[in-house]
Amino acid sequence: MSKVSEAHLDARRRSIIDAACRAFSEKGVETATMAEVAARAGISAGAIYRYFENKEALARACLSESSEAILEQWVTSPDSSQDPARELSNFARLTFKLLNEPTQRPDTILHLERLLTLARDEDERALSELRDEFAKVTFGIESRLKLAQKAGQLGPDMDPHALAGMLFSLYWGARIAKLVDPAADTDSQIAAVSQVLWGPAATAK
Amino acid sequence: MSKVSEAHLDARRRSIIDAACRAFSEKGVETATMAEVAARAGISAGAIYRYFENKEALARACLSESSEAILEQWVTSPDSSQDPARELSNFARLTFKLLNEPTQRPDTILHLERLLTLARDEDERALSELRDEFAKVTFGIESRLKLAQKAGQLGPDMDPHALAGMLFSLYWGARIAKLVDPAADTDSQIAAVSQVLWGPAATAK
Amino acid sequence: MSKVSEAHLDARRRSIIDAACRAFSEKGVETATMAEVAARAGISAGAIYRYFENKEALARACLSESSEAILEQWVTSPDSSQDPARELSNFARLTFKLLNEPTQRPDTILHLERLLTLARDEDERALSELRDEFAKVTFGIESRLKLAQKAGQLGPDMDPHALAGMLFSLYWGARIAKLVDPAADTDSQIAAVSQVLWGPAATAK
Amino acid sequence: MSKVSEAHLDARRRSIIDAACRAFSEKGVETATMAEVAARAGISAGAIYRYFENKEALARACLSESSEAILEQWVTSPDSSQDPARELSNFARLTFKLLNEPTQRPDTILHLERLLTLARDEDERALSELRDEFAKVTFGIESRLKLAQKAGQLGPDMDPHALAGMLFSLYWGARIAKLVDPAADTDSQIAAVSQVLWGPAATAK
DNA sequence: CATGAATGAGAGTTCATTCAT
DNA sequence: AATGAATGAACTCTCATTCAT
Repeated sequence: MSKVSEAHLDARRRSIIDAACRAFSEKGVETATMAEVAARAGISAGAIYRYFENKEALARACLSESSEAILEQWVTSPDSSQDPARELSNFARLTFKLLNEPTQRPDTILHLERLLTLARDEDERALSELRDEFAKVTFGIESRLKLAQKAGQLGPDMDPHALAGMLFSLYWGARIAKLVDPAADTDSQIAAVSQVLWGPAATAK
Repeated sequence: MSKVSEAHLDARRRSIIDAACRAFSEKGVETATMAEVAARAGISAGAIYRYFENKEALARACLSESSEAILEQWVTSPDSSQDPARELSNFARLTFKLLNEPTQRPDTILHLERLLTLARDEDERALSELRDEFAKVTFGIESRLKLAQKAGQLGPDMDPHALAGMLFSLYWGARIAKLVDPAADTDSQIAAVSQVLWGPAATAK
Repeated sequence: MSKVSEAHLDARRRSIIDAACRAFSEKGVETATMAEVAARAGISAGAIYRYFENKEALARACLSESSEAILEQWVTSPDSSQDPARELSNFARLTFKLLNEPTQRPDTILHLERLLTLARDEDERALSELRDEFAKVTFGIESRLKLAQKAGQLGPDMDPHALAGMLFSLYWGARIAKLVDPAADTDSQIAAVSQVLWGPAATAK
Repeated sequence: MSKVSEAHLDARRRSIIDAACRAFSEKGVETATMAEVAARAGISAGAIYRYFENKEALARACLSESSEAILEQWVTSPDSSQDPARELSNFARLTFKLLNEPTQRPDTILHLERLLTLARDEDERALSELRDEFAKVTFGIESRLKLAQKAGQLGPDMDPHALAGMLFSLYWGARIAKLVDPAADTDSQIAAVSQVLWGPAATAK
């Protein structure tokens, strides 16, 4: 067993990742310096290299970190006891409401940078992981839409898969809109969609 | 009088932009080097500076070409002689159809990187320019929605402004979806929205 | 606690300054390169930037050492217990004697280059600092001249301020003379002035 | 005989030198660019190379240009019919008066840069030329001082050679003083010396 | 184990100089 | 003979990474 407890090492590793996430999201991976990350983590620049092989590895650790708790709810199986349309529009409303949190901004930035990196490198392995993540969420939406369709709340000629993809795209578009204009009212965007889909009833609080 | 024709100079400028677009979207503006751009353009690094003040100016020149053109149609005033709903859904369909072009991929990458840079630097001046651009497009959509509303094609209790913002967000979200999965069917996403908004009729080709 | 002693750091800083002084005075600040300075100091070019923000700061650090010290004596308040004329002519003689030191040559070059740079850039801030430095010295001379005047050693119709300025100009002119001709006898120049001012008596060793 | 008259070529050569002198004195030889000189001369950058081998040659042509008409008077043999002391102090007064001309500033800058260049390169050939120039002027002063001494206007124990060197140094020191502070009153500096040397009488206008 | 001074490989950019037109 | 586009060799400065302490 080592002198320094493993827990301590893990904690330090965490604090480095945290510092890096902050630095990277504020300045970008390329622009932020290792010295800066070290300063934020309260250690020396050299020490980082005990925990991460190099900057790229740190960036990877940082970017793959940010999976979204927010979207977790969509992955869970739908609560069949409830009114499906209502559940859906409530979930959607809450999901969008969270976009108003100021903490979302660096998160969006980090996500986009990750996405850009993967897209540029054509890192098929990582991209397909990301696609899976996306697919899980859209599948969650789709399942709920199908329930609603079965309950007669959604026209039988509607395509739940396409609608689910559309809602997920809308979510990302809204994040971008918030980036360009933090004051953008994305709540009303999802509200408008809900109204179109379910009528005014489902949108009521 | 110049010894080298202006056309030649313009062509060279273009070839530099082309080379830069490729390099920047493949590797990112920060990572790609001027030497690399020069090599791709078949000139020396120093020569670039006759055409662009610096790297940033070159990066700016790389944007605002293709995707701008796509969105241009929305800025023009609506054709009042036409069925507004049909015009809208046609426009939307065409706009999304263009996302299938493979050239859109580097363009999306370039735009997202620019957006990230501006967001991180909190470059309020450039961000507000971007907001204005966005606003012009959403306004164009909104105007058409209002016409459709007046024509009874859209429920009177619908909010055209929110819907317009939603459609624009959807557009950007679809671009991102295409980045993660070039095979993503974003056409069906906009089709689904059209169907919800106008019914199956308007969506017909 | 630092691993490398502060003394060591100071010594390195000094060695960089020394190397820079040599390089800058031999080739000019503009012409000498940081790589050259680094090579002379026996370190890498990048290391210099731990000690000096940039080339200009290093150039500034090269000045204001030796010649400053020489002129320092004039800034101190006059020793009223002494024969003012004698004190003055002794100080003057010593000041000029130091011009014979071979180390003065690079120093003069450095100072003139700095002066040229400031004059060309019309850097009013730095120029006024320089004026202040000059003024302090001339004021020191002037004070002593006034004491001599009060003691009847200088004609009452003489202008101490003008004379002080004249002596200071003479000092700089002598430095230039030494630059053009290191064998120039500037000692006899100040001796001649002393003789004119105070008569042969005061000039005697 | 060439198509373009030799006179024309000479005129162009001159205009290049003029442009270069202005550019070099304003910005320094190192800092001023050939493009800038060309622009001032109203020709293309490439054309300069028909007249001067390279930048250094142009700088040399420019720096060796500026011999001083002002000091010419000192080189001429003294007017023996006149009161030597008066002639001297008049000459001196006029010489210093000219320092107030604003055109002197770039001239001083150019001279100092030349001097620095020579001193740094230890270009003995050019330095000795400069020494000769200096010597001619000091000899002119010295001759006049000797006449004054013979006329009993200067003490027999005075050293005319040292005094002449001192006056010449004072001249250069005054130029420098003007560089640091264009408002510096160097007229009163030479006046003070004159007064010390000849008494108040000779200083009268 | 941590430190932080030092390295060294570029990066962007500038310009003297050349040479096809 | 003149042009000015292009070159290419610097230059300053930055920073990921290493390693003696």
